[in-house]
Amino acid sequence: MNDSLSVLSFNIMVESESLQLDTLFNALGDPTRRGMLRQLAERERTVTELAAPYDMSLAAASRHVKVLESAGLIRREVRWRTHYCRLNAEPLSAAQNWLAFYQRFWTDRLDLLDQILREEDARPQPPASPSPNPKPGEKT
Amino acid sequence: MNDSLSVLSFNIMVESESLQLDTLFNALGDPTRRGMLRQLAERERTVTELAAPYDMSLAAASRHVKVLESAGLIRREVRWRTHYCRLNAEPLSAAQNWLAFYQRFWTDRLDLLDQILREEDARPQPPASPSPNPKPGEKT
DNA sequence: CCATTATTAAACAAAGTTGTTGAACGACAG
DNA sequence: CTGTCGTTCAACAACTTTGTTTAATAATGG
Repeated sequence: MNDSLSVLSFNIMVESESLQLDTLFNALGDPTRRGMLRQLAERERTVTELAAPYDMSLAAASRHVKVLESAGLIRREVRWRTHYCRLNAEPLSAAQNWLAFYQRFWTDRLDLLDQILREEDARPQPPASPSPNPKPGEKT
Repeated sequence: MNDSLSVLSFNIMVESESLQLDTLFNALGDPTRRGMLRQLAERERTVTELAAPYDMSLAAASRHVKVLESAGLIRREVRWRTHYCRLNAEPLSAAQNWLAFYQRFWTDRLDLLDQILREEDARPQPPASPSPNPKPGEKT
């Protein structure tokens, strides 16, 4: 009866997932921002530290940081003037998940993960494989 | 003696790798284009077929196809008027590689791939782990 | 010869991105 | 009081992206 409702909320879920991938991939599509993530992988950094390697104004770098923050990739702790940024890599798992679906298509790489997927395919319950028959226009 | 040369060519290599990630991630940062890749995962499609699910002009969709092609994700075979597009997922491995470096940071997901990586870490030869100490400003 | 076909090209508008500079903020040291 | 500090904000320019519409293309079928 409220099937239409559950379809609706499913679509909303799917849409927001898609939106998350949009912001995520767009955040990653810039070398400055990827460089900042690299720095943060090493340790916590202030905005000024993050900006230091780049030949641009602090204001510009600050906006890159904000883009990363909007994508959920940076957590910021403000201790008076100074903003301390930490990496939050968890949103990257969405990108990883998205990519996992396509992993089967570059089969010339028979390495680590690929082998695993093959093993899993041979078993009764493939654990988290995406739906096999995506209609065009749904789920990005 | 030609150290500066090799450093130069190394930087060129790194830069072009970075550029590839730029175009790749930007291509993925759009729901229409991700949807097209999904269609192509199922089978080869013409541009018209790829465009069909979307509420936009064919010209607009055609440009999305071109973006995917520029990122190397689509191979196009022109058999008279009709352009047949096939998925070429291989460039996605660059994204996968990039993400792999950060996988250790969302350790709360102890699923498939994560477990594998742990097992491999316990062995003598970790097969393809990224360099442990990236200096800021290098290698994006 | 003319229309149909699948697709790109060209010209345009609206919107978004990325950089710049200059100003503001508000505790703390002088 | 007055600077100084790390940072964001606002206003602006240059460029890119994404959509639109209209036209070009060139073999094939009538």
